[in-house]
Amino acid sequence: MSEENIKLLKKVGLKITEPRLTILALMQEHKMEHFSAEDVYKLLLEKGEEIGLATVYRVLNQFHEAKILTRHNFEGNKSVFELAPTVHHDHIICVDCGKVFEFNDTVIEERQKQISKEHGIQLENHSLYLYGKCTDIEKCEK
Amino acid sequence: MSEENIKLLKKVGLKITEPRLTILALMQEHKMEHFSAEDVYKLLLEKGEEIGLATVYRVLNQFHEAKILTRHNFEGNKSVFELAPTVHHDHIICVDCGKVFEFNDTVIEERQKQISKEHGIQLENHSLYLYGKCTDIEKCEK
DNA sequence: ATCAATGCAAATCCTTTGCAATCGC
DNA sequence: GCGATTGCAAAGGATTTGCATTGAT
Repeated sequence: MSEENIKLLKKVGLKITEPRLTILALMQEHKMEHFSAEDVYKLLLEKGEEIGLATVYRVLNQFHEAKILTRHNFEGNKSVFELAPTVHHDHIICVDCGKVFEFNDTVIEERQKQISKEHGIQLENHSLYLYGKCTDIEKCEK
Repeated sequence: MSEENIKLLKKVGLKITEPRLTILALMQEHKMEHFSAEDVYKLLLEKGEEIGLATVYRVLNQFHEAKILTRHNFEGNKSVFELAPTVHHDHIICVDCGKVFEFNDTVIEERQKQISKEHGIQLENHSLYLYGKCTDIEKCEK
């Protein structure tokens, strides 16, 4: 696994360093979860890893450039990252507690293609975010 | 027109003040354009208006709360605002020529509500952008 | 008169950068 | 060894907030 990651880093032209391997592994352990730079930094601290916050920012940006990670700008003013999904999905975000759900709806995907076609556009890509509030207030801590 | 805006502010429960009226008028003059707080501040300065940047931020947030304005969080670290469209629409953008089409699809809108519900979220808002390329290359100037 | 709104500066939050020390190749 | 990477602290940009002043009703 670490071998795989070393290959991956080489492939995208980044040197093999301990911070990069550690952060990459962390993101892989938490596939489908979304972390801010601060989140990653704290998780590393908890694990006893000594990696500076500035380095976390630098590595996340490099991984994003290399398309290893996807960057999202949800409502609010900070970026969150997730391991680039192999299968496409969209997001639902609670604007109160920040919880994120993922979904993939074939009906919507199909309509998007259809609508694009009607407007003379060959659809290549899209971004869809649904924002709302948890209906179960118990489970929604601000 | 100013009469209209006074009514509008009253309706949403905001007191009639000169900064609010000025900013509201500014946004109306530039329907369909999006401005950051800084943009608005500078435009006001150019017009010789004496409104503090902090007030611009406060007013934009209040207008957003009141749904007079729509807030977008594009890539980058700042919010931009535009006069809330009277009729909701989403966007299709040609990544080559930058052309923008608007559409509103009830099938997609319905599915969004449904999907949110299934995840325990009361949908309040969404952002949907379709990116592609003009199929008619003639009409697509880079 | 009263309570909200404003302006300014200071504070905060998120992120980037300068620079010397350290590490990978 | 040399250039890239890191850590730390300082700088930066966007946005918010505290507080005294001004303004709206």
